[in-house]
Amino acid sequence: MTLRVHNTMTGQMEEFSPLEGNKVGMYVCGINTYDDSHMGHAKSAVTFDVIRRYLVRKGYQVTYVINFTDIEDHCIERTIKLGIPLEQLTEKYIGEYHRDMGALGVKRADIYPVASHHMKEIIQAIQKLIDKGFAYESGGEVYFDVMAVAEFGKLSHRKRDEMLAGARIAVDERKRGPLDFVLWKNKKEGEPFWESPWSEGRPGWHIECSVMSMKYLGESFEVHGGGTELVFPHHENEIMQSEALSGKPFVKYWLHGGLMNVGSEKMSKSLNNFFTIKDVLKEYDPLVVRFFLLNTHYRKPIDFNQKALAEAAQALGRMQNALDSAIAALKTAPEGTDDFAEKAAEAIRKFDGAMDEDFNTRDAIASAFDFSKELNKYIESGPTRSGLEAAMEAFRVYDGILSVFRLEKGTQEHMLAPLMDIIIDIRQKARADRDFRLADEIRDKLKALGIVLEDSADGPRWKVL
RNA sequence: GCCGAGGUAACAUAGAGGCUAUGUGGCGGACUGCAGAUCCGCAUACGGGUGUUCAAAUCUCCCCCUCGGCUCCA
Repeated sequence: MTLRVHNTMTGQMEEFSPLEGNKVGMYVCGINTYDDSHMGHAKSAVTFDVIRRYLVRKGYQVTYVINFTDIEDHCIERTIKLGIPLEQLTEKYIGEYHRDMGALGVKRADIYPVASHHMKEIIQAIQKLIDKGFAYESGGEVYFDVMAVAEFGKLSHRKRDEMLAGARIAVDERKRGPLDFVLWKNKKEGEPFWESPWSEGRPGWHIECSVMSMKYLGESFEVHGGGTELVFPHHENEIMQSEALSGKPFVKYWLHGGLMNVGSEKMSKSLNNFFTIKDVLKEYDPLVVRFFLLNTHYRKPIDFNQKALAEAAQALGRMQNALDSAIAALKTAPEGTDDFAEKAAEAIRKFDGAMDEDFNTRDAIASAFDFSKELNKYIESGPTRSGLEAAMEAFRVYDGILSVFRLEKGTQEHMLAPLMDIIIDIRQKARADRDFRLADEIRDKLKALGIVLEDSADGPRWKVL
């Protein structure tokens, strides 16, 4: 099966193939390091985590880079306000980012470049743009000359003329044209700054991504991702700068994720309607949060609300139950063969088939639900060890991408097991004596401890919540 | 104004020219001492109007509505 991805550049689904061999360079815009990450950042991180995992599953050798930008306005504002060095602010929020995303099961990228650590390269790149005639200095600042490039707006599908006509931005008199954007800014009083040939100052917003992505992935690479709000101007400008620098096509596939909404508005810092990852994780299991994020195709927006999270918890629990039943049944299942292994293999094919269509996790999850139902029926019909092992393999495949299941009982449960055997034994005796008052009391008290006891046809089952 | 994404049953999401979806919730069964879990069944769909077709949620054309971006933003 071949993977197809939706490329923002062409607006179409395209067959995925690396520029050469099976190596894939993947760059995703991370965060600005001045505050805790919110659910919108989580959506992005989880989305591209899954994409990265699936590319690896498809056999590609992926180099994954996520950047931290720590030299934009918000960071500078914050460092001044808190009266701490920029470096300290940067480190703090990089740490928080890793904690939050780690909790959500996001695998570490290979490289996390930080903008302020690449000042030398950034300044060199700006100088090179000036030398090549793509940028100009004006009053200690440097601007990118949008009229100097042949292609404009190819990612966001805009025409330069129309943009010029409808320019909303007040024209800065230092700029030659309204669409020109800043590569190097003068410092303001009290701001952190770096020495440059033009002034004491700092880079503009877009240049760091061009510099860092090309440094670690080469002048041309396969995948660049981010949220849709970055298409214009951020990614558009990145393309112009990068291609002006290298003279080569910058990125082959542009992948953009839909935004996280609250009500009908997008979740963002500036609208102050955000929920931080930390706050959400106080109330919800990280696996549930991750499942919630993956239950909608990545390119679509997701509305953040309590009801949706509660539904996600319920739905994920359904699959986890099937998995738990399989784990339990495995302990007593006899050897033997049946055709269930074939069903499990078919389920994996369906899952991959869904993922092959632009990482359609929603459809992939639907196939996992179908399989869970089959598995439940199978378990009640007298399963064999090999059939159950095949089912476990399917769940391992699911989890390798989605990472929302508990594939093994926790150590806690192992320790409790002998104790639970005793308690269950006593309760079974009470039930045999039709002393349901005592049986219920035992069950209720266990529940108060977070241990759920369920009577099934094969005898009682229990698990720790 | 320009660019883009959408409108699918009660709700949330997939899909996509014939094979009628997935989850949550609802109703009715099975299994249970009860509870839970699980299984079986039922109901409620493709914004509106045109056309193409043997056949249209899916393709044409037109219209209506929602949302996002165009300014910092994953």
